[in-house]
Amino acid sequence: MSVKSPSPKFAEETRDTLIQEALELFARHGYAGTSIDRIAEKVSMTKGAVYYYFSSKKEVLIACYQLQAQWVAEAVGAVPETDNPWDDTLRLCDTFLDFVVSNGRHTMPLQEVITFLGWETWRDIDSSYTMGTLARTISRLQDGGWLKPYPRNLLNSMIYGVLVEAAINLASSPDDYTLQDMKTLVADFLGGMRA
Amino acid sequence: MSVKSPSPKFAEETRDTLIQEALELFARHGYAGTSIDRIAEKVSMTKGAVYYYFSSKKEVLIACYQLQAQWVAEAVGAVPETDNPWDDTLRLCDTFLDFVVSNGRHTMPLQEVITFLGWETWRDIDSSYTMGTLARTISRLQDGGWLKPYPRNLLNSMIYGVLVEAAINLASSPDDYTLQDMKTLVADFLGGMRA
DNA sequence: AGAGTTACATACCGACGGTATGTATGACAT
DNA sequence: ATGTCATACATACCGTCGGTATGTAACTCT
Repeated sequence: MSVKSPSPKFAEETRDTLIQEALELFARHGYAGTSIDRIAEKVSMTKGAVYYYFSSKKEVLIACYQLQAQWVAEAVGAVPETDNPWDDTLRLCDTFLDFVVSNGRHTMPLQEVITFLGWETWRDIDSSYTMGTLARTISRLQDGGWLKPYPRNLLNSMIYGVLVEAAINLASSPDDYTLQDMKTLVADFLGGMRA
Repeated sequence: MSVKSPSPKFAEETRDTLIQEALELFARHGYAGTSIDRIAEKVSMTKGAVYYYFSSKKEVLIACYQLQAQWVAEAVGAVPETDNPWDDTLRLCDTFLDFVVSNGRHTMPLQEVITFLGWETWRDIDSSYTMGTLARTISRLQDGGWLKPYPRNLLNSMIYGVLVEAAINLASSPDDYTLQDMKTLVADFLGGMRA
C-alpha cells in the first residue's frame, strides 16, 4: 500500500480496516498464533504501520475486542423492553446465545481475550458493552423483587459467566445437544434464583 | 546441577521436581510469562535438560495441569457418598470451591490452561480427573430422576462450567461477596434443574 | 519555496521456543 | 580391566516475534 494522503480521515479508515482484519486473524488463528507482521501483511503494510496506530499488540487486541463487544451489545441491546423484566431477561439471554452461535466463527473466544487482557481489563471493557446491558436487566429484576437477595456483583458476574460458558460450550463441543437445550438450561438456572 | 547417575529412578525424580517448579512459575507468572530458560534456571539446569524430559513447552503445561487436576480430584474424591445423591452433589461443589479458594495462589487459572492447551485437550485431560468425579455424581442424580431430562453432556459441561466460573470469579474479583454467597448461588443453580 | 506534520517503510535488537550436537557418567558385556 | 552403549544432561545455534529507532515520501501551511 503506497503512502496515503496524510489526512486524518484516511488514517481513521486505515485504522478501522486494520482492526477488522486483525479481528479476523485473531478469531481464526488465535492471539498467540497471529503475529503483527501477519496482520500488517494482510492489509499490505508493514509492522511499522501497525505500531504507528497501536502502541502494542495488546492494544490491537483491545481494539478488536471493543469492536466485537459492540456487535454483541448491539444485538443484545435491540431486545425490546416490556413490563415483564423476567421475560425480558430470558429473551436477552436467548439473543446473546443466538448471536454467539451465528457469529462464532468470526469472533474471538472469550477465554482467550480474558487470558491475554487479564480479567480486570476485560471486565472494564465489557462493562461498557454486553455486561452493561445485562446488568441493567438484572437490576430491574432485583429491584422488582424477582430474585433472592444475592450481592449485585455476584449476580452480574455469574449470570454473564454462565452465558459465556454456554457460548463456549456451544462453540466447542460436538452436537451432543442443541441450542434449544442450552436455552432451556439457562432459563432453569435463572429460575433457581427466583425469589 | 552436576550430571546425575543415569538411573531411571533419579530421572523420574528430576522430572517430578521439574513439574512442580514449573507449576509454581506458571501459577505465579502465567504460561506466556514463564520461559523454559527460567524453569530450567529454577531447578539449576539448562534448557536442554527440560527438552530432554519434555518435547515442547505445551507438554510441560500438560504435565503441570495433570498434577494440579490430580490435587483437585483428590480433594473432591474424598467427599463421602451417602444415600442422598443431591446432598452429595452439593457437598462436592462446596468442596471444589473450598479447594480452589484455599489453593488459588498455587494453581494455574483454568482460563489460561484452556487457552493454551485448547478446549479439546483440556477436556480430555480433565475428564480423567475432576470432571470424571463430577460426572459420576451427576449420573446418579439423573438416574435417580432428581433432574429434568437434559442431555448428559450438557449437564456435565455446564455444571462443571459453572463451578469453574465460580472459581475464577472468587479468585479474580474483589471481595464484593463471600465464598458462602457463591455456594448459595451454585446450590440454587442446581435447584433450578431439579425435576 | 521552505518548514513542519503525517503516514507509513526499513533496519535492527533482545527474548524466546525449539533443535542439533557435544559430553561426562555409569551400566554392562566380554 | 576395558571397550561399548545408553543416559542425563550442557552448549551453541537458528528462526520468529514483539518492540524500537530511524528514515522518508507526501501533503499542508505559511
